[in-house]
Amino acid sequence: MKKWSPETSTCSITYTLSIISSKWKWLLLYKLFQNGVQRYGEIKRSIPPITHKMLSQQLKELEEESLINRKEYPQVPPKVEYSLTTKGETLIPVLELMSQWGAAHKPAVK
Amino acid sequence: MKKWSPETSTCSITYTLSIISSKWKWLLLYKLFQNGVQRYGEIKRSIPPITHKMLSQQLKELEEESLINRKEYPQVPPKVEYSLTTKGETLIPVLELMSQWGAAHKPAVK
DNA sequence: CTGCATCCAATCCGATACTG
DNA sequence: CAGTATCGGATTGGATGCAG
Repeated sequence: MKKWSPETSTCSITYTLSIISSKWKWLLLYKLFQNGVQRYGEIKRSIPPITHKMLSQQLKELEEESLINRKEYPQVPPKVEYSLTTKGETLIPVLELMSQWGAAHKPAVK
Repeated sequence: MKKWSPETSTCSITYTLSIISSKWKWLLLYKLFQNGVQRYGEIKRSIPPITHKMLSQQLKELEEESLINRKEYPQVPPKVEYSLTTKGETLIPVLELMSQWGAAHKPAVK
Protein backbone atom coordinates (compact mmCIF):
# COMPACT_ATOMS: atom_id res chain seq x y z
CA MET A 1 0.00 0.00 0.00
CA LYS A 2 0.88 3.63 -0.14
CA LYS A 3 3.30 5.62 1.95
CA TRP A 4 1.26 7.34 4.59
CA SER A 5 2.27 9.56 7.41
CA PRO A 6 0.58 8.34 10.57
CA GLU A 7 0.45 11.92 11.78
CA THR A 8 -2.30 12.78 9.37
CA SER A 9 -4.68 11.34 11.87
CA THR A 10 -4.87 11.24 15.61
CA CYS A 11 -6.28 7.77 15.43
CA SER A 12 -4.06 5.02 16.79
CA ILE A 13 -5.21 2.42 14.37
CA THR A 14 -3.71 4.39 11.52
CA TYR A 15 -0.28 3.88 13.01
CA THR A 16 -0.74 0.14 13.00
CA LEU A 17 -1.99 0.28 9.45
CA SER A 18 0.92 2.42 8.37
CA ILE A 19 3.33 -0.24 9.65
CA ILE A 20 1.59 -3.34 8.36
CA SER A 21 -0.18 -2.18 5.32
CA SER A 22 -0.15 -5.23 3.15
CA LYS A 23 -1.89 -8.51 3.22
CA TRP A 24 1.38 -10.39 2.79
CA LYS A 25 2.83 -8.96 5.96
CA TRP A 26 -0.05 -10.16 8.09
CA LEU A 27 0.17 -13.54 6.52
CA LEU A 28 3.93 -13.83 6.95
CA LEU A 29 3.72 -12.83 10.59
CA TYR A 30 0.99 -15.37 11.07
CA LYS A 31 3.00 -18.14 9.47
CA LEU A 32 6.01 -17.36 11.64
CA PHE A 33 3.77 -17.43 14.69
CA GLN A 34 2.24 -20.76 13.65
CA ASN A 35 5.38 -22.52 12.58
CA GLY A 36 8.06 -20.79 14.61
CA VAL A 37 11.56 -20.30 13.24
CA GLN A 38 11.61 -20.93 9.53
CA ARG A 39 13.99 -20.81 6.66
CA TYR A 40 13.35 -18.74 3.58
CA GLY A 41 12.48 -21.73 1.44
CA GLU A 42 10.14 -23.17 4.03
CA ILE A 43 8.13 -19.98 4.15
CA LYS A 44 8.07 -19.83 0.39
CA ARG A 45 6.70 -23.36 0.18
CA SER A 46 4.08 -22.72 2.83
CA ILE A 47 2.58 -19.88 0.81
CA PRO A 48 2.33 -21.14 -2.76
CA PRO A 49 0.91 -18.00 -4.38
CA ILE A 50 3.64 -15.67 -3.16
CA THR A 51 6.41 -14.86 -5.58
CA HIS A 52 10.07 -14.86 -4.83
CA LYS A 53 10.22 -11.13 -5.23
CA MET A 54 7.29 -10.36 -2.94
CA LEU A 55 8.59 -12.67 -0.27
CA SER A 56 12.05 -11.12 -0.10
CA GLN A 57 10.64 -7.66 -0.23
CA GLN A 58 8.07 -8.13 2.48
CA LEU A 59 10.48 -9.99 4.74
CA LYS A 60 12.93 -7.17 4.38
CA GLU A 61 10.36 -4.57 5.28
CA LEU A 62 9.20 -6.52 8.28
CA GLU A 63 12.79 -6.79 9.40
CA GLU A 64 13.17 -3.03 9.06
CA GLU A 65 10.16 -2.58 11.31
CA SER A 66 11.79 -4.87 13.87
CA LEU A 67 8.90 -7.28 13.69
CA ILE A 68 11.00 -10.24 12.61
CA ASN A 69 14.54 -11.48 13.15
CA ARG A 70 16.81 -12.53 10.36
CA LYS A 71 19.60 -14.92 11.26
CA GLU A 72 22.10 -15.72 8.60
CA TYR A 73 24.44 -18.69 8.78
CA PRO A 74 27.73 -17.98 7.04
CA GLN A 75 27.98 -21.15 5.01
CA VAL A 76 27.57 -22.45 1.51
CA PRO A 77 24.87 -22.85 0.48
CA PRO A 78 23.45 -20.02 2.51
CA LYS A 79 20.96 -20.66 5.24
CA VAL A 80 18.78 -17.96 6.71
CA GLU A 81 16.23 -18.31 9.45
CA TYR A 82 13.39 -15.96 10.23
CA SER A 83 11.48 -15.61 13.47
CA LEU A 84 9.26 -13.15 15.29
CA THR A 85 10.94 -10.56 17.45
CA THR A 86 9.55 -9.66 20.84
CA LYS A 87 7.80 -6.77 19.16
CA GLY A 88 6.45 -9.06 16.51
CA GLU A 89 5.08 -11.35 19.19
CA THR A 90 2.96 -8.53 20.53
CA LEU A 91 0.93 -8.84 17.34
CA ILE A 92 -0.02 -12.43 17.99
CA PRO A 93 -3.35 -11.59 19.65
CA VAL A 94 -4.33 -9.59 16.58
CA LEU A 95 -3.29 -12.39 14.27
CA GLU A 96 -5.23 -14.93 16.25
CA LEU A 97 -8.36 -12.82 16.22
CA MET A 98 -8.10 -12.27 12.49
CA SER A 99 -7.67 -15.97 11.95
CA GLN A 100 -10.61 -16.82 14.19
CA TRP A 101 -12.79 -14.33 12.42
CA GLY A 102 -11.85 -15.87 9.11
CA ALA A 103 -12.63 -19.34 10.38
CA ALA A 104 -16.02 -18.21 11.67
CA HIS A 105 -17.07 -16.36 8.56
CA LYS A 106 -15.60 -18.07 5.59
CA PRO A 107 -17.95 -20.12 3.50
CA ALA A 108 -17.86 -23.80 4.22
CA VAL A 109 -14.84 -25.44 2.64
CA LYS A 110 -15.93 -27.87 -0.01
CA MET B 1 -4.94 -5.14 -3.08
CA LYS B 2 -5.12 -7.87 -5.60
CA LYS B 3 -7.82 -10.32 -6.29
CA TRP B 4 -7.01 -13.38 -4.36
CA SER B 5 -8.85 -16.62 -4.04
CA PRO B 6 -8.98 -17.63 -0.41
CA GLU B 7 -8.88 -21.23 -1.52
CA THR B 8 -5.24 -20.98 -2.42
CA SER B 9 -4.47 -21.53 1.20
CA THR B 10 -6.03 -23.57 3.93
CA CYS B 11 -5.18 -20.86 6.39
CA SER B 12 -8.15 -19.04 7.89
CA ILE B 13 -6.41 -15.72 8.15
CA THR B 14 -6.18 -15.55 4.38
CA TYR B 15 -9.94 -15.46 4.18
CA THR B 16 -10.08 -12.46 6.46
CA LEU B 17 -7.37 -10.78 4.46
CA SER B 18 -9.14 -11.51 1.20
CA ILE B 19 -12.23 -9.69 2.51
CA ILE B 20 -10.58 -6.69 4.10
CA SER B 21 -7.50 -6.22 2.09
CA SER B 22 -6.96 -2.52 2.28
CA LYS B 23 -5.95 -0.11 4.94
CA TRP B 24 -8.91 2.14 4.19
CA LYS B 25 -11.39 -0.58 4.96
CA TRP B 26 -10.00 -1.21 8.42
CA LEU B 27 -9.98 2.48 9.10
CA LEU B 28 -13.53 3.02 7.87
CA LEU B 29 -14.83 0.17 9.96
CA TYR B 30 -13.01 1.58 12.93
CA LYS B 31 -14.47 5.03 12.42
CA LEU B 32 -17.98 3.62 12.17
CA PHE B 33 -17.38 1.68 15.35
CA GLN B 34 -16.05 4.75 17.15
CA ASN B 35 -18.61 7.25 15.96
CA GLY B 36 -21.64 5.12 15.21
CA VAL B 37 -24.00 5.97 12.39
CA GLN B 38 -22.47 8.54 10.12
CA ARG B 39 -23.26 10.38 6.96
CA TYR B 40 -21.01 10.27 3.95
CA GLY B 41 -19.73 13.79 4.47
CA GLU B 42 -19.02 13.21 8.14
CA ILE B 43 -16.85 10.23 7.38
CA LYS B 44 -15.09 12.16 4.68
CA ARG B 45 -14.29 15.00 7.08
CA SER B 46 -13.10 12.65 9.79
CA ILE B 47 -10.46 11.17 7.49
CA PRO B 48 -8.81 14.13 5.79
CA PRO B 49 -6.38 12.21 3.56
CA ILE B 50 -9.00 10.06 1.91
CA THR B 51 -10.22 11.12 -1.48
CA HIS B 52 -13.77 11.24 -2.64
CA LYS B 53 -13.20 8.39 -5.01
CA MET B 54 -11.53 6.11 -2.49
CA LEU B 55 -14.21 6.71 0.07
CA SER B 56 -17.11 5.86 -2.21
CA GLN B 57 -15.30 2.88 -3.61
CA GLN B 58 -14.33 1.38 -0.29
CA LEU B 59 -17.74 2.02 1.25
CA LYS B 60 -19.33 0.26 -1.66
CA GLU B 61 -17.08 -2.73 -1.32
CA LEU B 62 -17.71 -2.95 2.40
CA GLU B 63 -21.40 -2.82 1.72
CA GLU B 64 -21.05 -5.65 -0.77
CA GLU B 65 -19.33 -7.71 1.91
CA SER B 66 -22.26 -7.01 4.24
CA LEU B 67 -19.99 -5.37 6.74
CA ILE B 68 -21.77 -2.02 6.67
CA ASN B 69 -25.32 -0.79 6.13
CA ARG B 70 -26.22 1.94 3.71
CA LYS B 71 -29.41 3.82 4.44
CA GLU B 72 -30.53 6.32 1.86
CA TYR B 73 -33.10 9.00 2.59
CA PRO B 74 -35.10 9.84 -0.54
CA GLN B 75 -34.85 13.60 -0.34
CA VAL B 76 -33.10 16.51 -1.92
CA PRO B 77 -30.33 17.03 -1.21
CA PRO B 78 -29.61 13.36 -0.65
CA LYS B 79 -28.71 12.05 2.75
CA VAL B 80 -27.06 8.71 3.28
CA GLU B 81 -26.10 7.13 6.54
CA TYR B 82 -23.64 4.33 7.07
CA SER B 83 -23.35 1.99 10.01
CA LEU B 84 -21.86 -1.36 10.93
CA THR B 85 -23.93 -4.43 10.28
CA THR B 86 -24.09 -7.26 12.75
CA LYS B 87 -21.40 -8.95 10.76
CA GLY B 88 -19.33 -5.80 10.78
CA GLU B 89 -19.64 -5.62 14.55
CA THR B 90 -17.98 -8.97 14.88
CA LEU B 91 -14.82 -7.27 13.72
CA ILE B 92 -14.79 -4.83 16.60
CA PRO B 93 -12.46 -6.90 18.79
CA VAL B 94 -9.94 -6.99 15.97
CA LEU B 95 -10.24 -3.26 15.42
CA GLU B 96 -9.76 -2.55 19.09
CA LEU B 97 -6.69 -4.72 19.29
CA MET B 98 -5.17 -3.07 16.27
CA SER B 99 -5.83 0.32 17.75
CA GLN B 100 -4.37 -0.65 21.10
CA TRP B 101 -1.30 -2.04 19.45
CA GLY B 102 -0.86 1.20 17.57
CA ALA B 103 -1.25 3.24 20.73
CA ALA B 104 1.32 1.11 22.51
CA HIS B 105 3.93 1.14 19.76
CA LYS B 106 3.71 4.40 17.96
CA PRO B 107 6.42 6.89 18.71
CA ALA B 108 5.47 9.53 21.23
CA VAL B 109 3.29 12.17 19.66
CA LYS B 110 5.12 15.42 19.64
C1' DC C 1 -25.01 16.05 -0.71
C1' DT C 2 -23.82 11.72 -2.70
C1' DG C 3 -22.26 8.93 -6.37
C1' DC C 4 -20.35 7.65 -10.89
C1' DA C 5 -17.24 8.06 -14.90
C1' DT C 6 -12.97 9.41 -17.06
C1' DC C 7 -8.26 10.51 -17.66
C1' DC C 8 -3.73 9.73 -16.42
C1' DA C 9 0.28 9.25 -13.35
C1' DA C 10 2.21 6.39 -9.84
C1' DT C 11 2.83 1.90 -8.05
C1' DC C 12 2.50 -2.76 -7.73
C1' DC C 13 3.67 -7.19 -8.88
C1' DG C 14 4.99 -11.30 -11.83
C1' DA C 15 8.55 -13.25 -14.81
C1' DT C 16 13.06 -13.63 -15.56
C1' DA C 17 17.89 -13.36 -15.25
C1' DC C 18 22.08 -12.83 -12.51
C1' DT C 19 25.16 -12.96 -8.10
C1' DG C 20 27.62 -14.99 -4.13
C1' DC D 1 19.81 -21.47 -1.13
C1' DA D 2 18.97 -16.72 -0.50
C1' DG D 3 18.82 -12.32 -2.42
C1' DT D 4 19.02 -8.44 -5.93
C1' DA D 5 17.91 -6.07 -10.32
C1' DT D 6 15.26 -5.11 -14.33
C1' DC D 7 11.46 -4.94 -17.52
C1' DG D 8 6.73 -4.37 -18.66
C1' DG D 9 1.88 -5.23 -18.06
C1' DA D 10 -1.81 -4.69 -14.71
C1' DT D 11 -3.81 -2.25 -11.09
C1' DT D 12 -4.25 1.61 -8.02
C1' DG D 13 -5.50 5.92 -6.76
C1' DG D 14 -5.76 11.22 -7.38
C1' DA D 15 -7.98 15.12 -9.83
C1' DT D 16 -11.74 16.53 -12.12
C1' DG D 17 -16.22 16.94 -14.16
C1' DC D 18 -21.02 15.51 -14.59
C1' DA D 19 -25.63 13.82 -12.73
C1' DG D 20 -29.63 13.00 -9.69
